[in-house]
Amino acid sequence: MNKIPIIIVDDHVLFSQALNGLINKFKSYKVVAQLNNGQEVIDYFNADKETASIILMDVNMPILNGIKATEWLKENRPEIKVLALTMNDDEPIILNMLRAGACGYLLKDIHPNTLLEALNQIMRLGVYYTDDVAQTLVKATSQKPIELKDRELHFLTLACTDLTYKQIAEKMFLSYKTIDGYREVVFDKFNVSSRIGMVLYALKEKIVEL
Amino acid sequence: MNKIPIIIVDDHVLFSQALNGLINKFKSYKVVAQLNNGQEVIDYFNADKETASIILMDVNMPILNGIKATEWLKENRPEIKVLALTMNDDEPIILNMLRAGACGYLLKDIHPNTLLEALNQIMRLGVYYTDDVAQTLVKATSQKPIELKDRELHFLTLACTDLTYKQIAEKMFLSYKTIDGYREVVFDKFNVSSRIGMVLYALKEKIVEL
DNA sequence: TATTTGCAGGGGGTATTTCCCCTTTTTTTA
DNA sequence: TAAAAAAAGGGGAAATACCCCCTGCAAATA
Repeated sequence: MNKIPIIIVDDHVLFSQALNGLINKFKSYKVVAQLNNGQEVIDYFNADKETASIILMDVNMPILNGIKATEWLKENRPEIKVLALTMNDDEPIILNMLRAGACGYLLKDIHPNTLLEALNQIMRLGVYYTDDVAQTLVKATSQKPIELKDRELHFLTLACTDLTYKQIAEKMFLSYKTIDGYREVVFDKFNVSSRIGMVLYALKEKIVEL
Repeated sequence: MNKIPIIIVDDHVLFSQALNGLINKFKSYKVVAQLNNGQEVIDYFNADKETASIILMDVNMPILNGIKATEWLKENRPEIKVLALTMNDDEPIILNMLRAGACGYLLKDIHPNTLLEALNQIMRLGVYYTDDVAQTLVKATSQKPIELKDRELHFLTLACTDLTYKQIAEKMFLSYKTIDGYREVVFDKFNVSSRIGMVLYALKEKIVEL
């Protein structure tokens, strides 16, 4: 019986090794590679090395994060199932990961048995959702996703700073009035009515990092 | 040769098991208990079970976090060395953990060898500081810690909200002018000159949670 | 080709924030 | 117990933020 190949992508060596040991104890699975960040995933597949059926993907990684790496995989290796693994159960992060193409989402505080279950279910059904994630999905799909244009995002990033709008205008080489326009648009999209509200929303939804 | 006893406190079963396996491979150390949160630490010692020389303590845990558990240990079992373990290298968290009495601070993305080194150094010198942590300490001690009074903290918490100052005044049953006074004081303490700056500072320093 | 859509910018007004100056009362502390 | 500091409140003004309605232009699209 040939084992199902798995790749682990995580920058935490200790955790990564633990996973490795655990999975290799499972009868039907084996780890074929252990990578440290998203960039290594791209390099790995560009070098045409042994592929895998499932990739266990951390979300927070240096150089290239799990979301970008998953997007790349959807483009270039759509047959590979990506199972997201993360410490925090932040709604926006779960959503971003699922939007990027992950077929499931596991918190790192799971029990070993749960991992095996998840792997089996992915091989059987193609997806694995815990109740938590399912709930998040329902909540999120009921409300339309907020899309920001490049300029708006740039403005928002600068607005999450102690610069005044006038100074932001100068930084972006735009008139104050144009910035005022962006402000209005973002206010509308976020459904807020103050700069503080806008900034807090952006931080909560992880649109801008602190 | 009798091995040095270690207790692991972490709510992440997978990680905890990995640590356990790793440490038991070290010649001079053995894991005597594996606990899931701070409350279990207190219960464990209250039940008078086998003690340890070193406790590897996660910071973020449910029920009772690593900071509170470390404070309890300093009070009740001051002879035990606590080595903090965490995912994030947030300065304020490192500081809080060291203030609580941890004798060292390790990021979870360390290499196994680093862990052994840390354990050895703690047994030899009583402390283990990486360069990162040492730098943080220097930075933190060189700048006076910012102390907020109860009312100021309450004001600040409400300021990290889309309420206007006038609405904050109403919520706190104070005049707008009094709030304006708090604003000025907090601005001074944080060395900022706008509400946005104040809020961002409070979030960065984890004075207020998002 | 006519129309919509997106982007940059403007006029003008109100509300809020920021920053000075100040008084009174209570609480701390020397 | 007298002096100092902290807490609460205020006047007034300038800067900034917020809001609505409007123009011109270019690219996309119908």
